[in-house]
Amino acid sequence: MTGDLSGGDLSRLRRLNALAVIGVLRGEPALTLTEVARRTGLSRASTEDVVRELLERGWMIEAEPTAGTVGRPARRYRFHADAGRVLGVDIGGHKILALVADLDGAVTHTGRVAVTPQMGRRQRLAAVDRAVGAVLADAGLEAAEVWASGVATTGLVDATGRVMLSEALPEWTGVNVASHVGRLVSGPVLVENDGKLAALAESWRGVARYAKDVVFLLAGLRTGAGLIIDGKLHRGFGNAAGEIGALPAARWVQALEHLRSWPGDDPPADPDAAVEDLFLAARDGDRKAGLAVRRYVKDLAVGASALVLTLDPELVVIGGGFSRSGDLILEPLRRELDRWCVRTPEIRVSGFGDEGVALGAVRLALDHVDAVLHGPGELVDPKHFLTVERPRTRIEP
Amino acid sequence: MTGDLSGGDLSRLRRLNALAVIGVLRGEPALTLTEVARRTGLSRASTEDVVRELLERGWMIEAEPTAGTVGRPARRYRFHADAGRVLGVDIGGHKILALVADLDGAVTHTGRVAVTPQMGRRQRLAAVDRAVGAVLADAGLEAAEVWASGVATTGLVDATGRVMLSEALPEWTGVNVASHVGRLVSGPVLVENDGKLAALAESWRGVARYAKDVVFLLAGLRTGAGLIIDGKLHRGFGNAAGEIGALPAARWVQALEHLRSWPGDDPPADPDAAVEDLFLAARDGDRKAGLAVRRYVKDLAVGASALVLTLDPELVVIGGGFSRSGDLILEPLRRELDRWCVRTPEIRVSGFGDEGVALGAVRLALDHVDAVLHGPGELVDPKHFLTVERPRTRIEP
DNA sequence: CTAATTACACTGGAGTCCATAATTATTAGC
DNA sequence: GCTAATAATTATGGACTCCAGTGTAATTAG
Repeated sequence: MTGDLSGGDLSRLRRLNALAVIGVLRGEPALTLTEVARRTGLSRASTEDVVRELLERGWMIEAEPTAGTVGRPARRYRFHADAGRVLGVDIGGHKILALVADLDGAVTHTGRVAVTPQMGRRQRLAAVDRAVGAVLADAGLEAAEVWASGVATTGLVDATGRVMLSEALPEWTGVNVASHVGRLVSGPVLVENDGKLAALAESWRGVARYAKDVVFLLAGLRTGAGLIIDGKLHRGFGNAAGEIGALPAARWVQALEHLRSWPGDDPPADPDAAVEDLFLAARDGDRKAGLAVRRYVKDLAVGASALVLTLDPELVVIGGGFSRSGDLILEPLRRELDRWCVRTPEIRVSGFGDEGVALGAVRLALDHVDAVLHGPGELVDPKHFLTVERPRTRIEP
Repeated sequence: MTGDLSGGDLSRLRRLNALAVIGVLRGEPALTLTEVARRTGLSRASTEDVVRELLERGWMIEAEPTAGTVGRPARRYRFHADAGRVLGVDIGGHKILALVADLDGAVTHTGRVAVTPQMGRRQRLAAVDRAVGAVLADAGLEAAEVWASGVATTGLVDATGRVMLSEALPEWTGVNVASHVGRLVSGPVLVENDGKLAALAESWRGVARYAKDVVFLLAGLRTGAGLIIDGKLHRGFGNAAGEIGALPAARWVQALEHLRSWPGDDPPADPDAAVEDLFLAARDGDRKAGLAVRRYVKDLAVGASALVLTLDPELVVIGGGFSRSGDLILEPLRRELDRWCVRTPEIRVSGFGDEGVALGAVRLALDHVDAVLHGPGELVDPKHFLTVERPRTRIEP
């Protein structure tokens, strides 16, 4: 029914309490023992015992005590976020963005390499190597010091980290992203669709922080979605959740057509710039551009309504390239959802710019760390993460 | 991140182990101490201690030892499923079905009262009273002995147990089902949409037992859906998940039109019987009937595809009144889903007949019992459930 | 009737948590 | 500077829970 059925030892209780202490300290600045005891509900004596063990294992460190308060100054402790690092990579059509973050998820270093949608897979993978290499060098990290890596890519991804199908980048289909990135760093490499990871980022530290059920719309030259259900990323049985765009009745393919007819009837050389122009013109009051945007939103809203009616989320987040013009999309989208939906959820625009996907990749890597930490067995030491063997992927040249 | 952050006492460990023992015994016939120890992972000594406590509290009872094996005969224990009873009620268009079940979910008594869709709310509520009264009398239960009740109804239900909107039964809109049933029994009354509860039943003990993500289609004179996500019933923020039928592009309204034109163009007196005839004729090879069924499935599949593409479930279950003709629907539905879906899930037909919804209502009541059992605080005694005050609903005549 | 088998019951030891009291370090006020 | 007040730390003892090991009880096989 609920939780795990297996019974427990006294050591299990200790481990539970140790994880409770870690959970309380994570993301916090530095807390006194008394404060930790209060927040965990443990007695001071037990808290002290647990904290001593966590200090010895290297999960916590002592911080400078703060002076100025009456009474004996308390020692302060904080989570040792620097005990390990994770990597998050966004492999996009226009850029490769690689982030290094500590165990609190604070991004410490950034590496960015520009690419184009036209590049072949060889070139794109080389750009990935450069971005990851640069950010690791910048952070002064050896490959073996990375505890886990999350990678975002367009298209459907299978369980082994291979791209099964990418419509946006045809040459990309079939690439085993996990094994490629796995040659650059140690630790497990977790690959996931970019829309899903952008959704994860919003629910982690974006505008969807407070919501348990979220529909994230990746609105750009490619339309996608990511779903947060009950606070967790929903992947689906075949990792294909949110692919409503495949249904013609959802009108997402038509939606983009309205934007492509700008400025004239000829296909423009650079579609991204053309759409950028279109949104700018619409904001300036150009009638034809405004009409195109409204038509786009009208079609986008059909698929979005299908997602919303299916899940009845608390919140819809607009992300992706067009989120820069989110103000133009927000109101018409709300009106259209009002037309179709039983209950129209709140709608917000992402504030992450083009870094949301990479942040989601960081979160994916941290999720793995947390899963090991909260997984079965004994409480692991930080050094455990340095000796984890690579997941079941094989390196293929 | 994961689980509850609050730390724990030694008593928490004991409680965890007690719940582990209960979890192992639940639904099992009768186990020896050694067997329980093996399954929980606890030592024999501790298991004995825990079992003694559970016996004293009344959560377990001793069963007859079985002879015939070599060695000292082991005492056998089983979960005391008779310690309490729950009620499950399905308020449908054509019947009121009330079930009494024990804590293992085994249905012990059944009460059924026929109604018609045309009945007013007064009559329908009176029928509910009769069905519930009959099944309680049959089971020899006082109203105060019911630990919890689950009630299924058509339409959208709000958090207080009121029907916000019922399209199938217009007169039903606005009825506070929870407070009405609450006058018949003690304990909390939990009201939920019938499609959602039918889905719950399938995932509990139906054809969807093994699947974590399930789309349940309530295919009948009304079309609805229930979603199981990550093994749990997904309700949505406003309890309106699965209402894809509201979207015209999903074509569920049109779908039913194809079935209504039978046998002629005149609207028949009894739509249910007419559709029954239609399916029978289709099975007998009537061309016009077969065409109508195919058209129905074709439209049904559009909305179903939206659900499937959104969630990427492992399984689709066909339930509702038409599931009796599931064999006629299964294959064409699979073909249509193949057309639209990225990955077509397995499709199965419900085997519950018209009792699935009521079973789901039983499960809803049991979920409440389990939630209290696994909830915060001390391990409760069975008698705790007899003194639970009614939830925040008020009785209104 | 005896040996083998299996379950039960008892004991002592270890680990964990908690409440309480004694000790220590700092600030505030005079 | 000295003392009181404040709040953290350290130390002590008790209670609870789990476990391993040992001896006892009840049954079957031969």
